[in-house]
Amino acid sequence: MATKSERTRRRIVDAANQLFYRKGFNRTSFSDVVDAAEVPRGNIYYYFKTKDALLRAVVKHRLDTVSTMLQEWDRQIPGPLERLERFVQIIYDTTPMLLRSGCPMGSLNIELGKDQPELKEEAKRLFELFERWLTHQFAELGYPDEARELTLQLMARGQGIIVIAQVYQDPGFLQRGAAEIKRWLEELARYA
Amino acid sequence: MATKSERTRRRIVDAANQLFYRKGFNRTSFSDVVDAAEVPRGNIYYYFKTKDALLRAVVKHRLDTVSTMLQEWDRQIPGPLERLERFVQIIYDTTPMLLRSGCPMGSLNIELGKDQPELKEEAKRLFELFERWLTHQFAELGYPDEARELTLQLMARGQGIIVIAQVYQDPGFLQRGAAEIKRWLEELARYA
DNA sequence: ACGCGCATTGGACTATAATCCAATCCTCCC
DNA sequence: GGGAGGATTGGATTATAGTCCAATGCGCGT
Repeated sequence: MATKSERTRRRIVDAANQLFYRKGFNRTSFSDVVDAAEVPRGNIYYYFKTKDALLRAVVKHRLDTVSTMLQEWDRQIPGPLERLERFVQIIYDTTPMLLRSGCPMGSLNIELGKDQPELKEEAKRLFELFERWLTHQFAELGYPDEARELTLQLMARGQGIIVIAQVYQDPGFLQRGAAEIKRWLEELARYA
Repeated sequence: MATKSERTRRRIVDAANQLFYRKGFNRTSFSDVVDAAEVPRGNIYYYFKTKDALLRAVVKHRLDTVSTMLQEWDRQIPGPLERLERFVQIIYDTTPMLLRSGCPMGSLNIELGKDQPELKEEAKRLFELFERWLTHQFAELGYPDEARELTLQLMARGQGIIVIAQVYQDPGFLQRGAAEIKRWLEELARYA
């Protein structure tokens, strides 16, 4: 089992992960994090000397989580169409969170993209992880040449409906949008 | 001509407007604003007692600007299809800005939507202004019943391609996406 | 059981940001 | 041209955030 130190570190990263998503990176303070993680004020600096370091740890944690999830999908879901649909399914599974705080990847990239280029590069890696996986699925589906473009289109559709649904607090629009994306994927599969 | 006081106020709002877009609302300080506006430290508080008040003034300013622009389009552009295409044209006209700082409306709503609900409601009004105008155009185009839904779809498409283009710093994707939206609009017009 | 060293603790310190204010300076109306 | 009130000024004040640190605690290998 994990040592106490490992568990402390993990509690900090988990708390920061949630707060960065719910409040945004820049509006989250170290005080917020230590309060949520229930570690004393100074302890966090033993693990993360700067807020940047904490952000990097959070991104790494998210990358690990997503990576595991994608491997799981590869293991459990046989066909590329079904895998792509499983990706879209996230929208249904997390609708309330998406309405409250937007896309965890998208909103982070947008926030950091404004004027924190080093951190934004870090956050971009989340998109790149999905990008590689999705591109692989589109290639398998029968579109090896257009796979990257189709991936960007799929991600753009997802980001778009999430933004609008969040602005208008409209779960219906989000889910109609997701259904529309699934139809598009099935069409692509049909005419592959 | 405008009084000196009016001009000072305007310089402050203009500076804040730019900074909120380029750096985000929460990362912009009063110091940033007074520096950019070239007014002395304390002066800004004569006009805006809080940062919230400044944000509200900036939103109002943007609403005025957009409102004037839309009236101008109504005056100069006769058909609904051409007006909708003029809307999409913004993407071409402002590509570098969009790549650098994202959509001024979208990124602001995403930032404030996380945990500043009162300010987010304010920012939402920008979407509502475009929404009303776009809905009117779609109705004129021959889709009175689906007009609102088509408007949300159009805005979602725009937001989506801007987010992805910003993440990947890819002007080509942004412009291909805009072209695709125009094709979609023309298709709608054809089968109206 | 012992003690080495990782881990913990809370408060101090510094920087930055938001806000206020008292003194002063116009501007423009009588 | 004089004064009343709006506008300007820069520094003071307070709050919040980020960072550091010296003293202490305690888990774990021997």
